[in-house]
Amino acid sequence: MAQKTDPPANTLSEEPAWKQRAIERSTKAAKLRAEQRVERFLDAAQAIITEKGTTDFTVQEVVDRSRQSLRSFYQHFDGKHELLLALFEDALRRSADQIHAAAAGHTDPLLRLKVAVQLLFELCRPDPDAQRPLFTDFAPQLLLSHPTEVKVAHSPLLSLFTELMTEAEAAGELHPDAKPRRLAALTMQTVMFNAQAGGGAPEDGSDDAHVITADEVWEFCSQGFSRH
Amino acid sequence: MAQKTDPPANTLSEEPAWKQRAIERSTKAAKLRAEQRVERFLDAAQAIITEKGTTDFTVQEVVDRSRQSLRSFYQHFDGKHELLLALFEDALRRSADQIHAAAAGHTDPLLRLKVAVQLLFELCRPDPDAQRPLFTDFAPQLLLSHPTEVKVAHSPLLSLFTELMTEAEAAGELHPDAKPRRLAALTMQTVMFNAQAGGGAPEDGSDDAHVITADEVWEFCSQGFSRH
DNA sequence: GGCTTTGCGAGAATATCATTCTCATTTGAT
DNA sequence: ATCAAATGAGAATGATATTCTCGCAAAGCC
Repeated sequence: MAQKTDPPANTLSEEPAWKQRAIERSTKAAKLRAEQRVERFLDAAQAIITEKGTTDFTVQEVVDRSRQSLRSFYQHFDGKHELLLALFEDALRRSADQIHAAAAGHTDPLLRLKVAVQLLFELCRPDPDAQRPLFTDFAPQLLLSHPTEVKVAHSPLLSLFTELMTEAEAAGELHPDAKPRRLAALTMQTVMFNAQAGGGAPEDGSDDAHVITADEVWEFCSQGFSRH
Repeated sequence: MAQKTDPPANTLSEEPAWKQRAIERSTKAAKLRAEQRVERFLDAAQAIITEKGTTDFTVQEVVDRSRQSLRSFYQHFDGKHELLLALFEDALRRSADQIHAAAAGHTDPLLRLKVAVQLLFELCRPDPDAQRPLFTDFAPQLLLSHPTEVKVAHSPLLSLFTELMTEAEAAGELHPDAKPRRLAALTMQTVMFNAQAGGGAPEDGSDDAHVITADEVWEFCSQGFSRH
């Protein structure tokens, strides 16, 4: 899409600056409108999700809800997956902020990490009351279809955890040969997936009480299972 | 499925035994046939999967490949998800056996665990060469639509790891207050999901070399990240 | 052996979605 | 005012899963 009939780059200096500015001004409004429309789609989708507590929505639903048209939707998104990705990224970014804020309330590196881990766990757990981002719901789908983009979406959280982990390392709280970034990645994945997996309805199998808690996950990530 | 028009349990004793036997005999053949058909479906699906290296197959494909009919398919399966579930369970069961066998080659409890973890990791990693069960491919989908069944499918592996973990505990290799079953669950999830997440194409982002290795996962699960 | 019930193959019919396309209208820029 | 791009409405397409209808053919029964 969109390779306009702009002159090649070498003519940039030939074009009078006023023209470029004019074009830009003219473009800005259009971009703004586009952003608003995108925003409406995103809001509608988010509303539907939190409303029916699932990520199984239809593009049509989003379109109806946002009072726009299919035409418009596909003009702004490459497909449903881009909408999902956008929501996903947003949710992760917001979560990262939230966790960052929570960790800011403490100074001890390990405690900051603990707070972060436990909050992340709560945020990732499928909430029966459906007020949570629910972002772990579509993560799996996207992980299959667009793994690269998912990794990108994870990056705010990864950065945050890497930072926390690095602090901990600086404070000498980690193994001597610890690689903060890798430990951050491992910890994140562990927390997120275990939260998601454990959260469901309590099984009625012979042995119950499986529901992993945030504390257990923290214990596990920080201590492992070995006695040392 | 299948609550036949059998009389309720309290009439069991009223029915003459010969009649039950007759019915059973008559039923047995049918059941056998059904099993063979189911098997053909499963084999066909498995063949397609390993052939095209993906789990994105069509019910029609399976039907064609198995030289049966859609009618038959839906007579034996409640839907595609049941087929997936069946394959999934099978793969997990086989993997559990394989891991069990591998662990049997050692006597030291921690070493047994290590071998198990590392083999599980390899089995769960998306293999470019597509000879692996690939069971981690449809796990995410099923986890969304049928979480309970997925948990059931996990049980062979969970049992195995619980056993290994219990041995380790008995040998005093775990924390004093360790809960083997929970540690087993945590470890399993951690290994499986991290294997799956790390496996994709190496990102080209600024910082690379992210690909988590089996050793790292083992280190993480057994030692955690804290210095203690 | 005929007769009947049941299972099954072939494939048409439905249903659900995502995605695309057409046409007329609206909106924004000049 | 005028022209081009954006939109809305909704039909058309395409891919799949799932169901249904029609007969045939094997399995069990007399």
